[in-house]
Amino acid sequence: MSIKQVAKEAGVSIATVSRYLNSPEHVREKTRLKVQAAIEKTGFSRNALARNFRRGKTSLVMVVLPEVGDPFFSGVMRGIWRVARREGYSILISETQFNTEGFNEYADMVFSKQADGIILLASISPFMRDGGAGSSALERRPDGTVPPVVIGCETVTPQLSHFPSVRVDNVGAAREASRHLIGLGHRRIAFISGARDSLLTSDRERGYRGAMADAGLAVDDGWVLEGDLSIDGARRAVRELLAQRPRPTAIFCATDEMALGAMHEIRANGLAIPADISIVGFDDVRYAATASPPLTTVAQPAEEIGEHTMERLCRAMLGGDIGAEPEVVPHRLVLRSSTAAPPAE
Amino acid sequence: MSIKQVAKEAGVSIATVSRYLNSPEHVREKTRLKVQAAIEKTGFSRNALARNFRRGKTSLVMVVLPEVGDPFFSGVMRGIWRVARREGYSILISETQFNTEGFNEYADMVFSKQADGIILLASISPFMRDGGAGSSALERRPDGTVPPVVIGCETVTPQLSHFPSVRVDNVGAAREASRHLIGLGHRRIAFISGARDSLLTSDRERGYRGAMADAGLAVDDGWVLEGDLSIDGARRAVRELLAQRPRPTAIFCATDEMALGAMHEIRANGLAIPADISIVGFDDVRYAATASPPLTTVAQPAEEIGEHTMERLCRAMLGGDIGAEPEVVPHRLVLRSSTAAPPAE
DNA sequence: ACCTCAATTGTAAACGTTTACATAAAATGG
DNA sequence: CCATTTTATGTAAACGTTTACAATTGAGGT
Repeated sequence: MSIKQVAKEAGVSIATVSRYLNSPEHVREKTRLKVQAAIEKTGFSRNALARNFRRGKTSLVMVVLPEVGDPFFSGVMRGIWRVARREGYSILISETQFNTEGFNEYADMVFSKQADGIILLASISPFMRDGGAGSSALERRPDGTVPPVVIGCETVTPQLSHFPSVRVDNVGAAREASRHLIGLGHRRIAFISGARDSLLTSDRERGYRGAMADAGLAVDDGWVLEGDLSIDGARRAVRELLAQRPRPTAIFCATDEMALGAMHEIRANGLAIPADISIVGFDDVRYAATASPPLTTVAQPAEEIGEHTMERLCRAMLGGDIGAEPEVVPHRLVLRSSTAAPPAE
Repeated sequence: MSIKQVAKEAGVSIATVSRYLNSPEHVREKTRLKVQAAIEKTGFSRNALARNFRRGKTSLVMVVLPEVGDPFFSGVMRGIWRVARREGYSILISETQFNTEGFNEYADMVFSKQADGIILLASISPFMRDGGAGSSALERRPDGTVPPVVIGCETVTPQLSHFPSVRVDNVGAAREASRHLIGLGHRRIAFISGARDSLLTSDRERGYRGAMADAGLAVDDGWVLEGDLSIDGARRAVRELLAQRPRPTAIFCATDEMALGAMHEIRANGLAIPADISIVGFDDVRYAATASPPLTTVAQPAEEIGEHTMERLCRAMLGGDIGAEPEVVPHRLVLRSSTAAPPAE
């Protein structure tokens, strides 16, 4: 079962077996065959636990995401995945279930060698429930080391800005999407954001507000609602919006997930999309195209984001300095049929 | 950084520090405080690599699923997750991307101690690309041991029937769904299955054929198509179905994902659901309810499946014999508005 | 045949824990 | 206060690798 038995079986030393496994070119043809035979005979498989222990690496990367089922993150995962495979890493995942606390818990995973690096796809606060400011794992380390962490497609909270990120220009994209609605003639445009502390959507909200300001349109207090990043949250928000008089003629949702929920609620109230209300989403998940009507949204290159994030993390794990600048990847406004001119008043 | 330094700092032996970490109740209050102080002073965090190595466990469970973004599996994952957390396991995930080969690769992960156990949520063949029959990891082990594996919500291929599973009664549920359509008056009912070798959908196809036979209805060869488990696959299948004369009046899709694709394609061809064609799905993913019209489907208790699967795996990893019987959990036919009587001829 | 140098193999230490066993200290009972 | 039991701590081995270094072997040149 162990290298030792293989060595005995093959009549060589354990070092030779180890070399056979790690650098076969350094062992003579004849010995190689002996070892190979011994391995097959004993049914040996190299104990990864011992190996990783000895080498001091786990070959594991932790990916923290809000929810496994999210179709957008699924694309990002695929990108991460591809690079991880190529570079010999396996993926550990952790769902936050939209709980934003716990960065330290994750940082500790690399200090305690449960993972070599971390990719944060979720909003995570650097402070733990119990600890106050200053208890961040970043500052707590006596040696001042920082774990290899890359933040994918997520706005960076100030305390986490030591870390690099890979994302689209959320502000610009949201501004563009909002401008599209304004260009169609909408004046009363609502915005459904994520949870109160979701960093992801705050930039998008900024873009929305920017576009409104640019067009000289005031944003009514009741137009910006929290949708909780969920279908149900969006439906609740829409119910509030529909009760308003005059009612908004368009809704910009910070994620497609919420846009899908919003569309459902609007239909449930007997209104038509886009005749009565226009909807714009963000992410271009695969269900956006099959929705009825197909959803106008901002496409993010999910797989590319994943790939770049993982590539950057790999460099960090190798010990290289990868800086802390965000890498901005291109977005694209995808016009479909959920948007049209507002109804005549 | 290591237990050794903590021991020195605290003026105790390394064994005491270890005991402090693993069974604090076995160290005296006074020493406990000393050790605690030393740990805080040195910023020690226990090296999981060494720990796991010594204990011979990884505390990792590999979950193999076709695709991370699938909303149904996401529910299952949540259940797995919950139990894993409670039992102290982390989750490694592996996407098969619908590649059904490679069971051995996964089985090897537990033999090589990269994971303590495996949950298969995807169709996986026990034979590798290169090896022929008999090269299965199950038979290759000289000691005849079998890795702890549980198959969640997946029909078992004969070679994998050594392993337990947790799932709904796919045959019965599909039969019920088909009967619902027949009861509405449909006679020409098509079925969109998964990939050719997808075990997941073959039981559902069996149920569909059973219901048709029960009702004395013949199944036309052209009515059973492969949908590839994807939106696009389903759309292709629907295109074929719509070209038929007479055209089927109802389509039973083996998964909601495909049902969503089917609905989109039907609408794209100017037909109405359910007025022209009724649709039934399977899984009750969260997008089924928000679809337009809301989708009639078979609900599976996804989280429960995940929980039971993980619980069973835990027992297996503890060395207990958990048998190989499938555990059947209840399903529920959810009637929504994508089904109605067929159009008058 | 001898020397040199390179290629190959062996020896043994190390990685950071856990844990059986031995020892020391405290608690208990008379 | 001693004998005995219980509890707490220390010592050292072990887990299965990798790897620096030493030792051996083989080849090539003279």
